[in-house]
Amino acid sequence: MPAISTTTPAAAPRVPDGGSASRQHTLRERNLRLVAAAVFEATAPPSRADVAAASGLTRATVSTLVDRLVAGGLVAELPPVAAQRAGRPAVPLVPAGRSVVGLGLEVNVDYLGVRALDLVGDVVAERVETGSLHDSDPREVLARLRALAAEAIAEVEAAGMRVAGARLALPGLVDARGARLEVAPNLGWSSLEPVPELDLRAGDGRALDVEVANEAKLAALAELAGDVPPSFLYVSGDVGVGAGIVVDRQLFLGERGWNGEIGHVVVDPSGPRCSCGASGCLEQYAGKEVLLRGSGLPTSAPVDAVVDLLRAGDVAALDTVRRGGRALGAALATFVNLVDVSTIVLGGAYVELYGWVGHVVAGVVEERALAAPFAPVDVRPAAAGKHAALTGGAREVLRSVVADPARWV
Amino acid sequence: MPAISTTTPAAAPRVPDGGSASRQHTLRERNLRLVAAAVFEATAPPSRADVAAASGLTRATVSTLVDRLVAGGLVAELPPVAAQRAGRPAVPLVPAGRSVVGLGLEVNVDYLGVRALDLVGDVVAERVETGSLHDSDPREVLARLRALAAEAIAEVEAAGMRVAGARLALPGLVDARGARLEVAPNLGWSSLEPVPELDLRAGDGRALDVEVANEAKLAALAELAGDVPPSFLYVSGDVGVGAGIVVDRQLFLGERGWNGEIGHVVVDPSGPRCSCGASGCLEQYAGKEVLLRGSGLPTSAPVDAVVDLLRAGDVAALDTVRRGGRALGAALATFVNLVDVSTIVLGGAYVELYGWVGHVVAGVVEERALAAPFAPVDVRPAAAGKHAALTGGAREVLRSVVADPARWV
DNA sequence: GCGCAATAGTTCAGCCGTACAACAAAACGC
DNA sequence: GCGTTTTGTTGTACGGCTGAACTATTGCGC
Repeated sequence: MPAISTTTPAAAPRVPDGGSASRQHTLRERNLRLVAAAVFEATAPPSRADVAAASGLTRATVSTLVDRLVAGGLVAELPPVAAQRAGRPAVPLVPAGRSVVGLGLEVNVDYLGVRALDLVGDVVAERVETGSLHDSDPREVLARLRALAAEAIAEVEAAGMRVAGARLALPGLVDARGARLEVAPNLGWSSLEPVPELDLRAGDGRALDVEVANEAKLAALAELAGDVPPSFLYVSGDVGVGAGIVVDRQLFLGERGWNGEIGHVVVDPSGPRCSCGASGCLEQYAGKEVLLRGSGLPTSAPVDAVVDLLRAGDVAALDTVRRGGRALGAALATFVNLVDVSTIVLGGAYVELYGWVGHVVAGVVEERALAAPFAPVDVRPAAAGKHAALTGGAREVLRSVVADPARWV
Repeated sequence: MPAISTTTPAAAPRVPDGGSASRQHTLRERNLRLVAAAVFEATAPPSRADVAAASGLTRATVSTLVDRLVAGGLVAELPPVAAQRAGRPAVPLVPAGRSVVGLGLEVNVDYLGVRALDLVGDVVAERVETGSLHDSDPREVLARLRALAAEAIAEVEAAGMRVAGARLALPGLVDARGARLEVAPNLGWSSLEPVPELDLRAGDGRALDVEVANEAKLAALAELAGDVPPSFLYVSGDVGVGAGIVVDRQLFLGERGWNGEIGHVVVDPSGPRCSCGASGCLEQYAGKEVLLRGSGLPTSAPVDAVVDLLRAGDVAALDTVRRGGRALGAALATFVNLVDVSTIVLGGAYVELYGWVGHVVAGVVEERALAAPFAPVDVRPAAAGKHAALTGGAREVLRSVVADPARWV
């Protein structure tokens, strides 16, 4: 709709979030979304009548919409269960399992992998390869990832499921469109468009919808599967320290998708020099390599090794981790003052170290967060398990399916 | 819609941003918004046909919608101007002036006031009273503000205009609902609900829609009147240092509306003590009182006095301001790394000091912002004039009118 | 000066999706 | 076993958008 007006000089109005023109079928799309959300976010399987009551639509309308979702394989009907009550028994509605799946992909410093989730949240396929990818060749690594993904796709399609799309997690700066990786220092990658390189395809040859995102941000989304408030800050502690900001169950990406770079918050301008050029960056206190080295371990050692030392009461390890915790707390307090969140989820390496850093971080944040007197900040370890970004990526694909069911029915 | 389901244990689905049930009149509302946005955000007055082309609606539909907006006093028709072209001349559509007005209110440390803006952006009424409100009595001050507002309302209603609502700017922590002031240290106010206290009413006695917001955040919105990118960070330098985050022309408030508290970002942990309890907060380097004291002036002096000293080459003033600029740059670099914006607008006292701090801030930010190599950060002075929060508040009211025209036609 | 082409805006039948009300289905309770 | 209750479905009414035909008003060529 270029709207090349020749009458008045230039009349190309920007269309804000209201989106585009609403027609009759827009009603359908919106109400389908509403009904899908009602089924997917309910705490107990609702009936058509429940959905009608909750959404404000009539039972008649809800019925036709639910029928469409059932036909499209997004929603399933459980066998009607007779309630302890007069009246025709209700048909409970639940997300349909083994029908539509989302793919989570990840390339990180020490592994690459694929995970397929269905709408119930079950893992229906998974492939993981470990090994150092430090300073690796993107073409070669993405080819290996494509092979893994193709295996997973073949597996789920053989079982009669449809693949809705994929999200690729990378440890670096990715633009908000999900197309371009600007730089991933720890992989040694830069200026790259991984999507055409991957060229993922379904069994019938059609190109899959693939988007790239930052690893910490997708890992943050994995937390939404558990018992977490709608808004929180997720901090992923690895070689780098990244963060994902979730507001009202949605990622806040900032102008270009580059927010959450907490690793280079300056904790102390007179501190140690950082690879980024500045001094006293958080990464120099709470990055994985610093924690390992400070504990007298090689940087290739696993975090478990630090935990062993901490358990044994090793003074160097205890000092290093405590110092890292204080620095992390200071940086997080700044974060809380600037973006305002009341829950901080510590992920990545910090999960295993939580017993030692948790209270340190919480103490410093409580002390420095301006709003703490009115609303204390909750600091907790991440609940999603290993390779959280795989789960988060797959969930994000499925979220987009539920958010626009009209495209899948 | 409580949805007290008695069938299944609990089925109260959360309804996400999709909102509530969409009916026929929802289409009307959405398309009215679309058409209103097309008229209000066009660079040149569009015709009905232009709006149709830009929105994707048919000319028939646009016609009925525009007629409704004209009848409601939101849009006006200019006399048809014969273009240099065959065909019936178009009727240019413009925002209707002197019809609907928004009210901006503010109570700050050194003044209180009201400003009324119409949809064109013209100031149609204004009342300002200066004087120190440090440690003032909220009841008394709000009563004075109510009197000023009543005068302004009477004035615009006498001229046949309707008041759509008001926004009250306060220098403190305000919740996201816009109801409760948690604390405003420099006023000495705390735990307050100013809206019922103000109890603003239109001439016919109906209660006006009033919301409270942080002063820096409303001032940020005032910038949208000028030539500013859709996403930016606005920093208001006063006694305290606050910020407003604007993403895609909308305020980002954070979980509870308490974000942007940049004044208490720790610039140097070994720096001077701050009233908040921590050490080395930005406010202790770049707050107005510190800049005045550092220049050898009383804290009651105006910022102009510092400018005079700077012009005269006063060494103490130059040092103090330069030090403040460096601290501000460091804090802003952190901000940029955490929330990702590419434009920083310096407002409040920093406008007058811009000639001395601008390049210092820009230099430090450029040096420390992680994304700077890919996309340089633009630092600029605020364009909105004095009492920007008044303009921003009034504009915010009018934005809500244009965003939901169905309520006003 | 007049007819033709071009553009703006309006009118009206048709379609689509929702509401409303009546109805069919399937349980409970006395 | 029959009324009551609740679920889910069927059919009609209504509102809002589309598309095509129509009117209004200009410029241009002859």
